Amino acid sequence: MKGEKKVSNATVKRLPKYYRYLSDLHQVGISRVLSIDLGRQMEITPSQVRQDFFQFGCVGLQGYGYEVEPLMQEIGKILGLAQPNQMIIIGAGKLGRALANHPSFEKRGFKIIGMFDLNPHLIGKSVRGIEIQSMDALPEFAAGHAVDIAVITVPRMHAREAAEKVIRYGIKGIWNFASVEFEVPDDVAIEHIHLSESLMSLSYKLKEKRQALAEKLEEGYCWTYGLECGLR
Amino acid sequence: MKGEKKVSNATVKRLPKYYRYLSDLHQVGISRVLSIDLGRQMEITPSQVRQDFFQFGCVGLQGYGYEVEPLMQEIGKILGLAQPNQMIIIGAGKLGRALANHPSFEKRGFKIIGMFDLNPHLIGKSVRGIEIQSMDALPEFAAGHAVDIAVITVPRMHAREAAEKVIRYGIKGIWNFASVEFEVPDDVAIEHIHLSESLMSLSYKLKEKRQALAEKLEEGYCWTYGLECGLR
DNA sequence: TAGATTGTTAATCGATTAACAATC
DNA sequence: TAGATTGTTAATCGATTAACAATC
Repeated sequence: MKGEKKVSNATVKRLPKYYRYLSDLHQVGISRVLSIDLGRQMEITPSQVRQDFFQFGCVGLQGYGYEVEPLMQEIGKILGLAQPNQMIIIGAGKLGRALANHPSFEKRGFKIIGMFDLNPHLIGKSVRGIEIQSMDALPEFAAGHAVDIAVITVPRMHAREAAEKVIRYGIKGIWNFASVEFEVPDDVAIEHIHLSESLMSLSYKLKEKRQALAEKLEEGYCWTYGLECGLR
Repeated sequence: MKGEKKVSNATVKRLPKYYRYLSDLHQVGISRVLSIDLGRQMEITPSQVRQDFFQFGCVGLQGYGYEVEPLMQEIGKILGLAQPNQMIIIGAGKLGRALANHPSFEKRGFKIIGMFDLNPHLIGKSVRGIEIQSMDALPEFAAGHAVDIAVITVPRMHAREAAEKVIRYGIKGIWNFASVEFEVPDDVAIEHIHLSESLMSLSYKLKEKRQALAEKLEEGYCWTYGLECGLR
């Protein structure tokens, strides 16, 4: 039995979002949800919701919808949230410290157990009870703790080196905030936060909205709008 | 002529990445690139690269590849990078200040022209020459400046209110770092950075890698590996 | 039971890949 | 010119939507 691995790529991409919405529902005490309502939130069709869940053997009740908690558990399990992940932060600058302070990671089972930096002014300080250590302390720390994920929040120019180090010390998950990309060995998982790409997408959307508006105006909606407002 | 709007959805999603790679090539002085090389970097087929560019009327030379700079210009134009975007940051906590310090935004034409916060301890301080102002100063500021994008880096609980404000003051672009989603009017563009979703994706990948490894071991690769290493 | 909503198959749609003629 | 790579159409593949029987 080769593990299931049946869930399609497109579905996997949606799972974190499902999980978030289900967790929101759970939090406010809603215990049942219909594919149509979940679909509305996710901005997809109810059909797609059912198709998605169908892939991992539905957890729904015909005529009744889905129980929020078991569904959430199931998705969590697929996402690997069943067992907690231990993280360290490489780079204790503003971004690194901001992430260390982020309350919602721990809630999802992502626990920060260490912070590291090159800057001697930062070493020895604490963030949320976690002491910032020298990068030199990293090998020993990695050997002594089960570190699942290294968060890379160092400046661009140091990112590659930082990544090489954490890989060398046997850490298999990298969450990269530096705007560089690097090749990693086949057994290492990496996820990039590309802020400038996100910003470019926003710029595109903004441009589209403006063009849509400009076209409307051209087509005389301006006049109609004046009319609607009682102008003439 | 209704504006072109021919570029497919899937292609648009790739444009920021193309732009980033092209800009990297440009920076190191490479002026020509082949679809096969660009494809390798993007992890897509050369066919897809050509198909993508075909959609906005190719800028390539048969037998020669693509000129980096004109191609970059063209994609930049589609993304709305041709004219600079002015941004303000709502929330001058660690994250807000980290973003204000980020050097690469300005390079792409995203300029931070103001920062706002509720916290009286922060008001009056400066980040990179930008003074942190009271939220009360926002309406006047928005009226007096052409603000394209508001970056929301306030805590979750204040995010909705912040968004409502910037929308009320006529800002049409929102870059949201708070882990809440909100409905916005039809003429407002919004882009979310969902850190915990990204983290869940990483968790999924990590789990997959581990499973793949475990399967290999089960299938006896362990033994083979020992053999390769000269063990017996 | 009757009503409702899921489970599941089939149909449609869009995106990716393949192929090759056009042309630099 | 010959060689190479794009432009562009056609074929394939995967993802989404529609539809309805199954069943709670």
